[in-house]
Amino acid sequence: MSVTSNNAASDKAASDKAAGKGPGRRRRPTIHDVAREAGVSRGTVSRVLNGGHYVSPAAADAVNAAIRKTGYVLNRHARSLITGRSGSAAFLLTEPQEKFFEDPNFNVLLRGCTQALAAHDIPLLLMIAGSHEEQRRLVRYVSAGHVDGVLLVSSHTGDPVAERLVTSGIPVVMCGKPMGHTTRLAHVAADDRDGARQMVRHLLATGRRRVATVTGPLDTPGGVERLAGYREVLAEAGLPADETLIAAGDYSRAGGAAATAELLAGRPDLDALFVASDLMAQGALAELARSGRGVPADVAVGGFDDSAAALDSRPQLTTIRQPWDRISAEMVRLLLDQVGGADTSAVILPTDLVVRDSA
Amino acid sequence: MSVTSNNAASDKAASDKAAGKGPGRRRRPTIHDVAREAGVSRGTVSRVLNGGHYVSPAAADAVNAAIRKTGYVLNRHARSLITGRSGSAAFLLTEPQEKFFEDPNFNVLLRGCTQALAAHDIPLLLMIAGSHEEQRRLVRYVSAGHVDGVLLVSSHTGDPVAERLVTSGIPVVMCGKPMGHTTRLAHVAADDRDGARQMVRHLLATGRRRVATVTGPLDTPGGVERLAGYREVLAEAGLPADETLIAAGDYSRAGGAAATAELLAGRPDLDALFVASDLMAQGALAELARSGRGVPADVAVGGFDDSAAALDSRPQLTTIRQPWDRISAEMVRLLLDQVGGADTSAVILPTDLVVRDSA
DNA sequence: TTCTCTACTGTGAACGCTCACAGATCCCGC
DNA sequence: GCGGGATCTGTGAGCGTTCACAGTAGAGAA
Repeated sequence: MSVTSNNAASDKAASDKAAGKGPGRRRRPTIHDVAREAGVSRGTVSRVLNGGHYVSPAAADAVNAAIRKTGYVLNRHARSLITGRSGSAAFLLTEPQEKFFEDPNFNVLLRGCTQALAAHDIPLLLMIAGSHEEQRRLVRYVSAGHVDGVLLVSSHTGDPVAERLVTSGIPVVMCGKPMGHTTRLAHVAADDRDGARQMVRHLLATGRRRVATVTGPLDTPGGVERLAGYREVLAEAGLPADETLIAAGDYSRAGGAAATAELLAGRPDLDALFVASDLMAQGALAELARSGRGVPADVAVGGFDDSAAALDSRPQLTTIRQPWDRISAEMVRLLLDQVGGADTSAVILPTDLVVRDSA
Repeated sequence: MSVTSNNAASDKAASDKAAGKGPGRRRRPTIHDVAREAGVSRGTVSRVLNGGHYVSPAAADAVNAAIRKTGYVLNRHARSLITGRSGSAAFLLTEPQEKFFEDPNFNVLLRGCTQALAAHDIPLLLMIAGSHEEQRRLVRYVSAGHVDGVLLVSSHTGDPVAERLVTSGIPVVMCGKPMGHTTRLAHVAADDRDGARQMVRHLLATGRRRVATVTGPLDTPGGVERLAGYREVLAEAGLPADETLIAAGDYSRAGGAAATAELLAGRPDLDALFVASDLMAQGALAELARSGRGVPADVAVGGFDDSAAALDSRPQLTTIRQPWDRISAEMVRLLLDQVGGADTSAVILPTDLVVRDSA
């Protein structure tokens, strides 16, 4: 860059550099400069920088004053070199499909994690590894200790990246319940199954009896769990879990519409529809309108997520709120715990029914 | 870890602090281990790692073989400590409002930048600084050299962060044309004005004469430029630029609907509507439908962005495509150029008219 | 007094890499 | 034969921090 050769000056100028600043930019102050300014040793400055234990109040004050005066900023590379910790975390997306990136839930999660980590002064590296080649490079990068931990977002089953990261010994926290994993994997998930139960109970409580469902992809935990909750409630109500009442979606609006069309074709008599995501529910609403059915008059519709889509829909969607802010906060907490040496653990957070106009 | 038995450790470790290695985790191989394995010096390994200039083919082969054998991975902290470069870049969002994060364009941009940088093996740090406090901390962090450059996304005028970063000497590339900045600022933008011109010309070409517009926020370059393009074309067509044909939106669906309602109230005779974003255009379509007007029969509607919303709408939106993939690629290119010592520069990329059903 | 314990401070030695420099070797033209 | 450039290689000397350790001083106990 511009001024790479300024170390020539630091040689002698270091001793009396008070006056010696020429035209160029000054060398960044180091812990040494702070120590000299404060009249203490490097060690003491370092101790202040790392929590201030075993430092006298007078020394700490002098160091802090010197830091302000010199404009000192810690060099994280030097620290990382010796501690072996990077002071950063990765947000890892192992999705071949781009669609996931456009999922509004993903945004909220990413934002939440970024800010939760920022509160600890830990920057978040965003990494996307769709292809196998990218995944290999990434596992290598992460295993090399360039980040202290990984927040993993991967909806599909048996993600090999998760396994490889865990066995390489790096702290990992996954979003959503892991499927088909042998190793123990820390994770944070919303209680999908209970959310589904709440919604289907609500639909039954409004007097509906032919409740259909549009599921999420059945290779994702959300898809499986929400369907399971649906089945449980039908069973406990003594209603038949008829396969003609179940159609698979893909979390997209178009997929929701298609699945709804399929359901209506097979079961024109259905009077309620539990759709496993708000976006799909939007598609369902469009399809129901096309078929001339009123919502909620003819068919009650329940969504899932409580995303922006729920409020944008007409009628506004009755849905299940996922506590994304708490999910991201818990993911970060679990990750930092793990970095600090704690054992892996899991957190399941409750979901809430939000009643609006569609059911 | 892998089962590479780097027994070579006995070599040196025997002399200094050998005894301590029980069954615990093995020390990561360093450049030193590679050098020993390859039968060359550290310097030669380092040269191979950094492009391989002034290295004999035989030595290079030996080094590469040794790297594979030992499973060596470069320690970036050690490199950064001496080079003063971090090998990472930041994606910086200085938005107080969360809405921006839900903008589909943002997703595409973030994704594109992440991948363009990944091709150079440069991880992207995501940083969000809404509050002043966060911005201060962030400028400090970045100025301390923890990242080599910043991709700045900030739609509003006179962002103080941009100024401070530029004056601190760190490479910055902004997305969108900077407004109200005194310092020169590298940036990449779509040709908003020309996009607006194309759309309005298209609307006129279909015979419309009372063309209204819903603008973006007028403290954003997109808002200003698209309105300017609209005005230019009306002027060149000899049509009056009536203020009753102009209403301000906020890039949200609801805002688009509200602005459209306002326009319809003042100018019930309008026969075309240029809406400065697809999301707002969706709101406009809803409002037009509510007022009983057919699209495009009664009112032709043109959007902007060519986002997923354009295809989801009914009728599908005629819109202006922003080349987001090229924008992110150019932002990364400009940033790396600047890191490499090039002067700041700007790139304006062309936009394309995409004709669908709404106009 | 003397000994020990605690609170605090300073000092070398790393951490793993790059960089400048000094040698070494080869090839070319004279 | 020689000088001189290009190519290749090895060797200290750091980069800025933390860590282990040695040391000092003061308080309390013996």
